[in-house]
Amino acid sequence: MAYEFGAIEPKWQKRWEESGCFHVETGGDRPKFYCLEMFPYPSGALHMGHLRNYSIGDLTARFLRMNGYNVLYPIGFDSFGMPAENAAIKMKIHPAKWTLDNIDHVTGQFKSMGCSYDWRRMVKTCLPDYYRWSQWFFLRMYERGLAYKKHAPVNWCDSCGTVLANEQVIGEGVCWRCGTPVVKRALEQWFLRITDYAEELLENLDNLSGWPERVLTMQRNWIGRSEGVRFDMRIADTDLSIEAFTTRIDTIFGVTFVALAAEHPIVERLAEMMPRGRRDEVLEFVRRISSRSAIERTANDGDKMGIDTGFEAINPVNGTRAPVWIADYILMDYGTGAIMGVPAHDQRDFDFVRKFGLGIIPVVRAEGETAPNPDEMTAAIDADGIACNSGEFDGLPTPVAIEKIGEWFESNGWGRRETQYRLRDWLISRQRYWGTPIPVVYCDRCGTVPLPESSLPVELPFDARIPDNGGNALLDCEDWVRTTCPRCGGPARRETDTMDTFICSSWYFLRYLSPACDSSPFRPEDADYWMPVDLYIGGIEHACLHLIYARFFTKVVSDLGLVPSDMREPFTGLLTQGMVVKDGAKMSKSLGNVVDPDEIIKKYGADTARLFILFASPPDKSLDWSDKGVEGANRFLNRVYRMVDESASELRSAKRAAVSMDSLPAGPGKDLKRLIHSTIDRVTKDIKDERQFNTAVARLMELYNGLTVFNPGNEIEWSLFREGVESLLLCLSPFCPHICEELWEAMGNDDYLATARWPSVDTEALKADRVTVVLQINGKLREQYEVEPGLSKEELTKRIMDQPSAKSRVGGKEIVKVIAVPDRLVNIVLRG
RNA sequence: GCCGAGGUGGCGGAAUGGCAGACGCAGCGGACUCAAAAUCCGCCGUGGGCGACCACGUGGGGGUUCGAGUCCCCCCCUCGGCACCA
Repeated sequence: MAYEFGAIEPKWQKRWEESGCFHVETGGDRPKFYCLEMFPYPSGALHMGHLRNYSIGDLTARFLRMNGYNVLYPIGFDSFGMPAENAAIKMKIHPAKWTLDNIDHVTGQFKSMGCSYDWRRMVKTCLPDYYRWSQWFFLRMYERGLAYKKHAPVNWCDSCGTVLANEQVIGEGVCWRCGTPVVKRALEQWFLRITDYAEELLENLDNLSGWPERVLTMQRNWIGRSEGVRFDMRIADTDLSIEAFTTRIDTIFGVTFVALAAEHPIVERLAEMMPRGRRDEVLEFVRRISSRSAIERTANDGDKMGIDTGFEAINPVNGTRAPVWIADYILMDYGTGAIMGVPAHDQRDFDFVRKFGLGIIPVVRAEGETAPNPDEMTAAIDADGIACNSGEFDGLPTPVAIEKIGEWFESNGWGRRETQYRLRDWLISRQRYWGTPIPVVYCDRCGTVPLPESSLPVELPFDARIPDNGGNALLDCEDWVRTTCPRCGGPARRETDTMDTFICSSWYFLRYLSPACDSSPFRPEDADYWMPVDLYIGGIEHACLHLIYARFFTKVVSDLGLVPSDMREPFTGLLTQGMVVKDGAKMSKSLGNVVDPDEIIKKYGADTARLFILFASPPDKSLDWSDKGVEGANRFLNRVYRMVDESASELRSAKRAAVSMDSLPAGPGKDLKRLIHSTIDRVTKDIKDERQFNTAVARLMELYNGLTVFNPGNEIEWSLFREGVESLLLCLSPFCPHICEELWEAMGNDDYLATARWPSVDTEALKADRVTVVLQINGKLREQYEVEPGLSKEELTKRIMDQPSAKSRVGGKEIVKVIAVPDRLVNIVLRG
């Protein structure tokens, strides 16, 4: 007989909700814990990845609540974005309706999972009472110069019809949402000055000890700090100069050419001065290079293209002239868009000169060797060495040469040392309707004018019609666009771009703290109490997206004085859950290997689904979906149910007094007592310290196995059995809350397991009264003996050596050495 | 190329330098049943032996150690990130 999860689960979901037992308030005596999950985008229904995310979160929240923490565990919806607009076009339905309907559906799914959220704190980012504060943050940033508009080459996704931030161009240069290759377009767009925080974003990573190493590495890579020298080279016979950046200023004497990015602004100036024929060639080259997408650019890996401009740059250190080329491997958006070419010590430059027949001057030699002969070089030497052909700097080791030549440049006023980052400012404009309006108007007289705080929120016009071609519906909302300038009262037009949805998700965790606050984004006293988030659970895919943006926002919020000045990081603990895979591939519609959470919950119940997900693998590894494994989890719950159900009346009447170890005779009773408490001990450590939920479940299965073979025969044994069953239910309840509540009630308890105290470990019961000690001969396992614990090395050695079986193992051979590890083993090393 | 994670039975996965394979899945055998399902009991790394046992075994090769899945060096493979980043 299978237990009636279909009746049990809704029963407890209803009771929990009605009792408000998961509501939390700021303050109190208990220690606080903020357990946060990456909130979902409501694109229809939850998938298995969500189920995993929220099973882990709910387990954590329930466990800590039972352990005496005041646990903030909220949920909400990241509800602006493209899918709503796509649905609007496809299904002729308003994005708002589509979104809000989905939110209702997904809310029902969360409830059917048994998640212990404080539902009063629900946040929906597409509602004005939320996005009003995103606009408010924008205005604060604008005041501080952190939000600005500039004309720049930006990433454009043709399919989404909008620009994208650098972080949203992924893989081989495709759109993060739709996978379309991204192209560059020169447009005027809004940016947030995240690069102002580059150094701090990088530095603070060292303090995030609760983050997985791989996420830290990914962010370090992404921010990409490098130290070098920025300097100018005059272009001979012109009044122009080229600015270059290098991390290897020690190789300055090895410059044999200079290369510019095709998009470099100086190219046009040079072109104007070129003879007609060359000008046409150069401009044609530039056109060809700059029209390529990232994919095309990386496709011809290695093979470099270039064209000589006919101009020469003058090396500031010795006045030598180097030809100025335009090369396809120079990127406009890194450094200065121009480089000094040192083929002897940079492989890319080396490849370039070999193709175009330019010179090579080695200026670094290996220690103890002479400078290489340029004609015999087959590759650039980029390793550190000793400076040569470098005038007064000859003989200096590379790091010293970098230091000295850097100082020399600064003292001569040729350039300055500086730090470069790969991180770019965050492009936040989106040419989309379904997003937060940017609170700015354009006035003929006053120019760009930020709206006053009192006019917030700038609400999205509801009656917009999404054009079938996927364009921005706001462009057609003439009544909305036309407005008056808050400064001069004259006619003005609203900004029709909306904000990147990653703005919404950059501060939602603060809104949960004070969801109803209407005088500021959140109440500072709530943030003082709850922040930072103690554990944040979500997918690794946000390592260089949301997780960088939210860190940046938090630093800005701190600088604005809304949270204490030392609160610089939002998330102290991070758990990146692994993917859910089936048949060796990530679940996806196109592969047809998707398993619908609703169907699993309907067929086996939420408790089974949660148990399987938490048991099948450690949370940060990928999870192999197995229908058979789900059945196994279900089987286990059925067994637990039967065990309690079959002896419910005896359990109810059993005395609920902890049976002490002393009162039990040696044998099954003591063994069970020990099992109960070692299980509590291990499960607690597995959840709290290791976050190894799979092994915690295994331990609980072992406890169940121990309980089923125990046959209580007297009053004490029934009390012990009750202690065991209750411990099992208490420890299992964060994994499978419904069935545990049901059985808890069946045993005659009238409190909620959800708010019960986690069982404590009887340390007396952990002490073993005998241990298995193994005998090794030359490190190989030979015999096993039962002895009392706590024997000293000497006692143990003597005891084991006296065993007849041990004596015969040794025979007459010479004993070289005996190693004894108390309570574990004796290893006898024999000669020959 | 650089950085990170990983490689353990048929499968998912366990193992503070000390009994490799916990727990589960699958499989095999048995009980119950007219039968099946469900349930319960037993077996379950490979090779050898009737057997108690023996040998081998954690991607490959070396090393440290009384003892290595675990520590060190070299190599191979898988996954993930970054990548003409100057």
